[in-house]
Amino acid sequence: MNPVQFYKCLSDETRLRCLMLIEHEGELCVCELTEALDESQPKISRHLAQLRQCELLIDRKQGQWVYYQINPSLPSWAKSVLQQTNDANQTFLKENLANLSRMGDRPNRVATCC
Amino acid sequence: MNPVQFYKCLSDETRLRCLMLIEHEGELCVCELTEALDESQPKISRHLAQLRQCELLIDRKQGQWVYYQINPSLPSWAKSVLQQTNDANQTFLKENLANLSRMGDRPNRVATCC
DNA sequence: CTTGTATATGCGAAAATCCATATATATAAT
DNA sequence: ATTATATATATGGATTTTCGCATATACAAG
Repeated sequence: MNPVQFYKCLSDETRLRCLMLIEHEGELCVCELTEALDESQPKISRHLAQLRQCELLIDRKQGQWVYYQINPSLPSWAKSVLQQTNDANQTFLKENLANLSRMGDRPNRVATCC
Repeated sequence: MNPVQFYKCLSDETRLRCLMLIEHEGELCVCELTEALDESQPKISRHLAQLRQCELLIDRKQGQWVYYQINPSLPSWAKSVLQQTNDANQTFLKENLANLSRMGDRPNRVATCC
């Protein structure tokens, strides 16, 4: 993982909020992020695609939803950076988390295995 | 320290290398960074100015030289991110450190106090 | 098969970023 | 004072990034 490329991914507000929310929640789908950030679906989708292409995120499809999570095989320094950023900046996410919890009809997750 | 602004600072190769070299060496002046990165003086100077304006770096003037160091009053999560990035990516700096040590006539530092 | 929901992508415009070059300022040395 | 070195900044242009909008794809439900 090239550190420049890594930080380019974190340098856009939409992408950083998505990453932090996913870090916080473990897993989120596009429509949940769209609601949490109050941004257009194509905008969110495009940024997620970029994060996936750079291998910061992985996705899994479940029915009509696509869930994104932090790539577990990220180098540990990168995982640690994401964690610390998240831990120390909860107020940054305040409104996004409120939007998320206020969201009705969140998709029901099915256990990944078994 | 807004995390987006912080990561914007790290998202440019020249700026990231400067930050990491300064983190590694404790303090460096513009001409040392120019040599280490093998880039033009105005280019280095401008990026340093940006890092100073965002308060990631502080500078001190000593004679004709201007020395830059990591701002000690950065929030601890930000300091920690810089440290970890540096610790885990030494090969990224290999050539820059070689250029630096190969540099003849590096300015003599005078102790900041006493 | 048709409709509705979720997600992805193509494309041109707008905005932001980055750079090379020239030049200004400040200090040091002679 | 003149010259040399170190650093900063102004300017215009090139490149990159981001976005809005339209549209395509995929799946689910009826």
